[in-house]
Amino acid sequence: MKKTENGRPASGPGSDKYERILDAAVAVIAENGYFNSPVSAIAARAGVADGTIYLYFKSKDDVLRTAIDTMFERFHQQVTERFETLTGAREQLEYIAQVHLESHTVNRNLAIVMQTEVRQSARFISEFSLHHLARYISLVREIIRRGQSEGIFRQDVSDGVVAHVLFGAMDELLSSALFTGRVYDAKSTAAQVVDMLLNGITPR
Amino acid sequence: MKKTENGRPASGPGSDKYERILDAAVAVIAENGYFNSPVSAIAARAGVADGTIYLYFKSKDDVLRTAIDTMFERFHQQVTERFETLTGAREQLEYIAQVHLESHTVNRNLAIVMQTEVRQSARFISEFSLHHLARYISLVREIIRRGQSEGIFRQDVSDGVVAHVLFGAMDELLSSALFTGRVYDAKSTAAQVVDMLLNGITPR
Amino acid sequence: MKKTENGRPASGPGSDKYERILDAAVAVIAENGYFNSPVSAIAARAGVADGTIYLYFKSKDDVLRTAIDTMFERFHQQVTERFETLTGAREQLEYIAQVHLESHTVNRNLAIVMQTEVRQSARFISEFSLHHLARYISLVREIIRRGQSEGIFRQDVSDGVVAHVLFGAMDELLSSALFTGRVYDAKSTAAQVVDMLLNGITPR
Amino acid sequence: MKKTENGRPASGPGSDKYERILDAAVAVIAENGYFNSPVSAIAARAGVADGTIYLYFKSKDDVLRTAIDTMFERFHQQVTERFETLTGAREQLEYIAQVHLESHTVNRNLAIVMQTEVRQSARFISEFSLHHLARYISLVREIIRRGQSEGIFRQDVSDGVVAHVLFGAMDELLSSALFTGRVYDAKSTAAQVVDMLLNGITPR
DNA sequence: AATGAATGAGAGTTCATTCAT
DNA sequence: GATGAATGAACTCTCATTCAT
Repeated sequence: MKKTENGRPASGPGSDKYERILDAAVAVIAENGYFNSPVSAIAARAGVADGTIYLYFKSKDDVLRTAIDTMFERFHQQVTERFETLTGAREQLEYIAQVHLESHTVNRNLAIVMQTEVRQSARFISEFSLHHLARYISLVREIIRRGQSEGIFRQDVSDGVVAHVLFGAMDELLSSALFTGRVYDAKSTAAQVVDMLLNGITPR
Repeated sequence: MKKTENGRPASGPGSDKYERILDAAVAVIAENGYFNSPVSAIAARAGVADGTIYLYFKSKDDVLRTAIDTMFERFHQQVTERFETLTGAREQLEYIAQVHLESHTVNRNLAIVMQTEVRQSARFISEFSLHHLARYISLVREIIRRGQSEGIFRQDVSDGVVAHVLFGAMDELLSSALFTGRVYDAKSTAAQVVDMLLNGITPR
Repeated sequence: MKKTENGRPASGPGSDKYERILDAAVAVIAENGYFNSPVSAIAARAGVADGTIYLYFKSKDDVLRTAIDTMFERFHQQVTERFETLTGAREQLEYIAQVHLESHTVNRNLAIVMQTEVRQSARFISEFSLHHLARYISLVREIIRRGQSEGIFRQDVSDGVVAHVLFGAMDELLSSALFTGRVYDAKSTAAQVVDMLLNGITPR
Repeated sequence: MKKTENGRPASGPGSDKYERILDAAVAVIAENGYFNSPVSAIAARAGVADGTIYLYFKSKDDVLRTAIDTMFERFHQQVTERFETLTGAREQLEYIAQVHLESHTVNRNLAIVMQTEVRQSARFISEFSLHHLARYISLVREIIRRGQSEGIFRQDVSDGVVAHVLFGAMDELLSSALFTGRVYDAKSTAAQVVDMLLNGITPR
């Protein structure tokens, strides 16, 4: 394979145009939706010719799939890395929630695309995103089970239900922020929700 | 104007073809997604000619919009009717959660369409679904605020956050059931989640 | 054939609906053009059902053809009747010109339809209008030839050219009045143009 | 941007396909009329794919509009250029009339399209052709007024009426030639009509 | 590697006409 | 005679993808 001076492949991940196409696709799709985003619009935003897209990606689908894949991969990597030093169950839940909410700020366009296209993608582009969601859910379930075995969480709740509740709650908060323009502080909101989950909203 | 036996006009809501088209659209879109569902496929499934769709609906968009509108309308009506006799805050939350989860069983195709198309719709077809979501959230917020003023809920949590957490949690549980085939008992799962929300998962 | 009380056929020329459909067609086509005028729009304007049109006419084309035919027929009849008592060549030319210009006022919609659809019709609906135009031209040519044999018109001009010149001139004046809103007095303008044709615009 | 040998851009006016599409459109529309000429028929005649039309023109309308615009533009340019050296009022009128009649020979299909579609276009596609007609009329009116001020034309005739009479006469002669197959010599017919207009058909 | 002109299948929608009532 | 719901062929236009340059 041909290499550039810095040793990276000229046309694989990490090349200039590859990244520009991904960014352009995310931006255009965030604005107009996948099916209202012609390849030509993505190419124009990336500053390349239409045909060039097909040197870097197999198809239009492939561009979107790659963008979403990358996002999930980064999320998972960021979280597992942090977990090497952050080991408390409550702290881990808070951290996951916080990173989830922060995607709003980190890359707003990508966050929008995740909200609007992932479930579609899950069913029509491929089932790849179910896999990613499953991994997120697994992560949380493990924490819950660990907490239960350590006696800091109730034994009579389903780890699966708790995991879905946490994911669903965070995703809806994110979604509502993206679409209504409401802003929040990711860290404190994450803490607030985790507290709710752990302690309930009934006064003691 | 021609009337059917029950006195309703032959076209328009309630007519045979009108309902068949709506059902066909929901089924086809649930299977393939809105943008991968040609009008011709919907017509074929409904057993009518392509052009007939346009006697009952203004456009392809209009078919989907009507289906979703109707679903939300029924949800809201069912809940508010029940609230006339079911007045406890906890019981109301449980009822909303239960109805939400039951949509799985009531009309599975429509539930799938809601999961896959509503957020898309919210942004690209119109803003009508944001309106519907907002009404759901409002309903829950009012219950929370009432509970707070009655002293049965903590004062230090945001009613908005609680409402989004409940909605997100239920929607994610529904979604996961629809896409992974997991089954649950709507009533007991609803109770379990509401209990979690009210009492937390930390042992006392 | 079924007859109405006054002895006219219920659905032939002269029946109420027959006339209403013709009028409606002319009005709608004047407004939107033949190809932008659905049969349903004509039916609505006439206050009948779409299908009813086909009880009175063979096709959409047939409606327009009939309207135009009738107009030409009336023109020809009006002119030939008047010629029984109006016999001078100059006077006859003035009369033809005047009637031509007056169509603006008599039935403005029909005049518009003649201007916009007749040449189209001539080629695409049928060649019937060429026939009508030919009859108009013949009428004028005969007058010219008579004038020439009587020695009141120059012998060295082609009767055909004169006839087309007169028709073209009147039709363009009519057209310009219809489309730009310019108004004129039909009688005096007709006289002015015929004078120009007979005496030229060069001072003596 | 890619350039052809003559330095013009590959697409846009002057490119091979652009001209072929225009010619094909004019030919097909001359034969069948605008509304009976599917884009696919134009594409087939031009030897390109249907979609290719839309690389060169915004819409089907745009193709026709461009063809007509170009024709009018050429007419106007040809006439005004010649007027730099041809200054007599009678000679100018004769020249205009001659060029008008010659369109028959120069591009018969385009002449047919002008006859059949321009008035339609004037009302339904846009008002652009009224503008072109107005320019023609203006040109003639100026000549007439100049002739009047020079004393070679009568003062008591309306320059507007004369202009419309000349235009209408020429257009009708052209039209009749196109649709009946009659042939004439453009130059001598033009001279004959202008003579008629200037001197009348009454013997002195 | 990069281009962008060209393709053509397929989309949503309209509407002249028919026919059961 | 009158209706108008239903049909389905035909329309204009879009766009993912290819390939000669």
